[in-house]
Amino acid sequence: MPRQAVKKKITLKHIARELDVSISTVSKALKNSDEIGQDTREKVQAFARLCNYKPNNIAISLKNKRTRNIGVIIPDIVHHFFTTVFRGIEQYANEKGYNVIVCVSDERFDKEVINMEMLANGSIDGFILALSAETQKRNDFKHIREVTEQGIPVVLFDRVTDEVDCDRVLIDDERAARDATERLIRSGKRRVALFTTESPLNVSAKREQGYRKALASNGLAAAEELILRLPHQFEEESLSESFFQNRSFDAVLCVNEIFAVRGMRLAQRLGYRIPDDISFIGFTDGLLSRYASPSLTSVAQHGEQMGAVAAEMLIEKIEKEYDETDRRNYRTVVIPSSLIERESTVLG
Amino acid sequence: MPRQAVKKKITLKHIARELDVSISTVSKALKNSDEIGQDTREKVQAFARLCNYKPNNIAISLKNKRTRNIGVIIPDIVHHFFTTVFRGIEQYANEKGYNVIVCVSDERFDKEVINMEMLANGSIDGFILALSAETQKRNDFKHIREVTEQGIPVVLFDRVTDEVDCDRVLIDDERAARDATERLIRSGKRRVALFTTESPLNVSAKREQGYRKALASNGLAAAEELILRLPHQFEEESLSESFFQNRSFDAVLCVNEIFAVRGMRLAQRLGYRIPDDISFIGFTDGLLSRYASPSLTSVAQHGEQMGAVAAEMLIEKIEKEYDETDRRNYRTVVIPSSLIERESTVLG
DNA sequence: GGGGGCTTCGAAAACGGTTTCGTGTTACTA
DNA sequence: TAGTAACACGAAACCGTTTTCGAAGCCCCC
Repeated sequence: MPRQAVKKKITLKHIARELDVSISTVSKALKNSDEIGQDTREKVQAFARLCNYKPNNIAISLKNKRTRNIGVIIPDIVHHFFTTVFRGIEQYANEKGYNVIVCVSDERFDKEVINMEMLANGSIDGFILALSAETQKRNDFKHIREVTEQGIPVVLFDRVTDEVDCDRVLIDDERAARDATERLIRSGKRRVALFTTESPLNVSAKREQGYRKALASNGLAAAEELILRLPHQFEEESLSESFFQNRSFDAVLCVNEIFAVRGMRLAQRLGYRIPDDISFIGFTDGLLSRYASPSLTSVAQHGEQMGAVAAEMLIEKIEKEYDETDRRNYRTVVIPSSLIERESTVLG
Repeated sequence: MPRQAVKKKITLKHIARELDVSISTVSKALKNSDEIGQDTREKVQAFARLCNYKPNNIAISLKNKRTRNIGVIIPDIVHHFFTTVFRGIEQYANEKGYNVIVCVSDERFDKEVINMEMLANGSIDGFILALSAETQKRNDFKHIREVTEQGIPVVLFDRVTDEVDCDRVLIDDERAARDATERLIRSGKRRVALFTTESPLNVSAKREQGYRKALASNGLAAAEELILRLPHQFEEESLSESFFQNRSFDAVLCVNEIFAVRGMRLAQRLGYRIPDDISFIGFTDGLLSRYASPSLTSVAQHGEQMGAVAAEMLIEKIEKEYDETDRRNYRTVVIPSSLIERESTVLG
């Protein structure tokens, strides 16, 4: 049985041999260099088109020391916000002719380090990353510094640190939380609870601060018993009925939409009316916020825009390769967040 | 101001020059080749470790004609099922020392083609992809054939075609829909509606078939007016109250969880009790299914497993590079789906 | 002392491009 | 007629590896 042979990729060498010219001539002809005669140029280009020649990316990368690849490292991929950011990155990068290599750190320090080391050895021109939870806890960023010291530009987003020389793009979590809390207060709520994460990521900590400031600046005392710290994948019991029954509160700010939706479910089961008895506001304006019942008022983090901005900053740095001083001019961009008002809050 | 110079990446050449040996000696010493004397080996290795030498991936790729990169092309990244599959791919690939390059086709044929062409020119060793909606509509797969004919292995998942020589991994959508429908019927429902997509993807079509077969084999006639075809991002009006009020049905099978959750919201608003008056079953067991109220009985597609299997099949093909006959032995793996029973259905 | 074998290393080609520089040919000019 | 400039092209270096093959040096043995 005559197996169909694989069409091997054709190279400059093949074309050169076939047309009886040198490799350099082919290369230049394909770039329309005026070093090459008009007729030769046309002959080469025609033949190249005929056999569908495409230059080998790897060879070009090796020669140019540029891959046109961007490395993206995120803590989790099954996660609405991160995928949204990723979409923004991917779209902008694609427009500019870059591909995106993604690695998932799984919230682990070692995976973050390994992935960065792998990619840093020539595979990418720059990094966009959100720190893993473990990295934030350890406060250890030497793997990132190692990369920047090699001259590889880095953009941090959302989960950032300022202990590294790089660009940053994030939302003002404290302010977003403050605004959301004040929104609740303005609508007449007086006892606002907070559902936050057990292990304090930077992000949650800032949201808590914003929450506290809003209370303070409205003359309300922050009641510690109204702050509930939940594990990431909590059992139904963690958020127990007793929390609702032993405390009185009329609104809840949640640091993510899952906490909010689960809170609303339980509240409704216990007979509370939303938003009249208890209002809810969450962070991360994802599918859950949109389709929960009642739908959830939520802080939109505009991940797509964030990703696009991150990609833009990174690519600018990459392409400013030779302007050392410009390359060291680091910026921090704050993406304005906005509150998407839905059914889980009463009109202010 | 003395700017800190970038530490340039060191290469074999640097080490060779520094230690006054040849490049080949360094290369071999680092691989512990017994061609090199014990003392030289140790000297080289020590020095390499000292200056933290890491080989350049690009150069190795060029030499070996293997990148250890896998190209993944999916229609959308902000999508629970696809990210789940992606996680499976990424985990397995990482274990095997591969990186993953993702491109998003955005459900468009041209982006799918462009992305594949870009990556096929040396950037990757193989593809894993789910066809874009447009590609499925056009039934045009020459871009994929072109790739396979070059000897680049391809694994199709979920949105597949059998017009291309490649491996496939998918769930039995027809059977899953049939089982789900029968589950509704066994629980006493007699008039089962179907919420499906307007533009019939392969996947939706198969689910519809399964739905029809279940009805038929239970002696129930499929009522065309109980099949509602919705646009992807439909307005609230498309799924109008009139659909509920002008037809009588006691259960709904939905081809995705969004349709299901939105259906449930409307039904509840109209005073129907779920699951007693109307039961719901959806596809894609994501966050919405878990956290909707009532929570949604849903067909789990086990995306992570699907991704892992796809990656396994692909990497096997990649690494069987020289066994031509084995490489052409294409398989189709069906991942069993399962029904996750929750509150939106009554016990059978 | 010459042949054979082993150890240890280096030169060079190769991967597939880009780019610098040199060279041969032609034609124009003084 | 000789000098020179423009034109068209090729040789070769280079990017950073791997790998083949040859060679030098040494020891041993007959």
